[in-house]
Amino acid sequence: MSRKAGRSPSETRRLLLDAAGTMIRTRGVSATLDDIAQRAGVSKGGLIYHFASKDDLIRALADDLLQTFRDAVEAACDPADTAPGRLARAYVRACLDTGQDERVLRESIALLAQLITIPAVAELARADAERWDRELQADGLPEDVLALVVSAADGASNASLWGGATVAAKLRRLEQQLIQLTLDHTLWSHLRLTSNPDVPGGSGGFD
Amino acid sequence: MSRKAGRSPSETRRLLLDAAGTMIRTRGVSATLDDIAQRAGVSKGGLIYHFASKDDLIRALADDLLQTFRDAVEAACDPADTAPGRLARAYVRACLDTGQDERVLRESIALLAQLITIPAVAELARADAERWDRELQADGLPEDVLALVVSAADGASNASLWGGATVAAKLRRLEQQLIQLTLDHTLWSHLRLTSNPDVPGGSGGFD
DNA sequence: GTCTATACTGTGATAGAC
DNA sequence: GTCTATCACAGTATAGAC
Repeated sequence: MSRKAGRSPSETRRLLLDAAGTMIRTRGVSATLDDIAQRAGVSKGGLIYHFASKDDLIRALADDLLQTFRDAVEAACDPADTAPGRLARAYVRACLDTGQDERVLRESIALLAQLITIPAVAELARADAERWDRELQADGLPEDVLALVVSAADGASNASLWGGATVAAKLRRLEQQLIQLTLDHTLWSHLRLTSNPDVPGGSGGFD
Repeated sequence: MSRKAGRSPSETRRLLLDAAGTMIRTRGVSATLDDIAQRAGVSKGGLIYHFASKDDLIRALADDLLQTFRDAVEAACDPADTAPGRLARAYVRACLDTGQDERVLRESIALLAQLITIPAVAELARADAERWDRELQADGLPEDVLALVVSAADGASNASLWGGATVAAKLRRLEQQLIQLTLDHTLWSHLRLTSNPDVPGGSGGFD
């Protein structure tokens, strides 16, 4: 028999994950298990029952965040858009959009960066990055355009990490430019033609 | 009189900072003061003498890393380059160059990301980011080009954080492209002309 | 002034009560 | 299945050797 259960185990798990996110966001990874458990309305022992250790809790939280980002990119996919670079454009939108949810999402980057302390999380992030790399490369975009656009999207979303003032108008503007870059390849080939001839790998790479 | 000094205080400080960097890189912020002190060849108390607390040590380490990056950008400045975007190009080189020192530099990003847990470090990073923003905006580059180039450089250097496989050849290629973008504005204005008309702030901003 | 030795406080983890 | 009691250990503070 349960000692006392006003909620289901899965509900408790979710409460604990949310509480962990909030506490670590504000107090850093040094946030206490006591704090997290209390905020979720359970005891420290109760927390440890659901997550074997603090590392395990953090790993689960990181997993949750990465999945949330994937969902956001999927939601940003335009069903009417079937041109090459479809996924890249959704990726850019998810990284740069300034809506209510997207703001929370982009701020999660700072949270995830803190979690990466734990080796298991680092491995999780590595695998996730590799998967994005694979999926984006299958998106049909010229290699150079893809590298530029994705780097810029990453850089802009990572800016919150370093405390850079993120002006919504600037982000929307960059977003439009990046999306335009994925659509207007002629422009890009012009850049390549005029570029420094001693660039390594200067030929090939275009589809 | 010093109880025992096979080295000067400033040497001890440097040893401690380097030890802290190494240990935190490998074991995360949870690296013990004992570990760090031992690696530097002093006792835990000795560490606490030089740095009042672990937070203080970490703040000093972050300060050191930010300064090292500034030095790297300065070193990447081409004296012969006097065209607008001079600083942006040096910034790109420092972020993307794949030499011996630069590699260490780019890996320091992951370290700094871990330190940002401490509020004092977050504030330090915020101020530093703001300063870069100011200096780069005074660099004479069109606003749009600057935003794109800097975002991309940031994104590429932050990739190591997320475990993305950083291929040297790809980085050098992106570097050349970004530098080319800062030099070839005509190309960019073409992109702006063809871009979506509903982009906010679509007029003005060019110098 | 610089450091070592050591004692104190609070956190993460465990065993076992209910 | 949930929580209490307890332990081991990390960060901090202090006394004192040199």
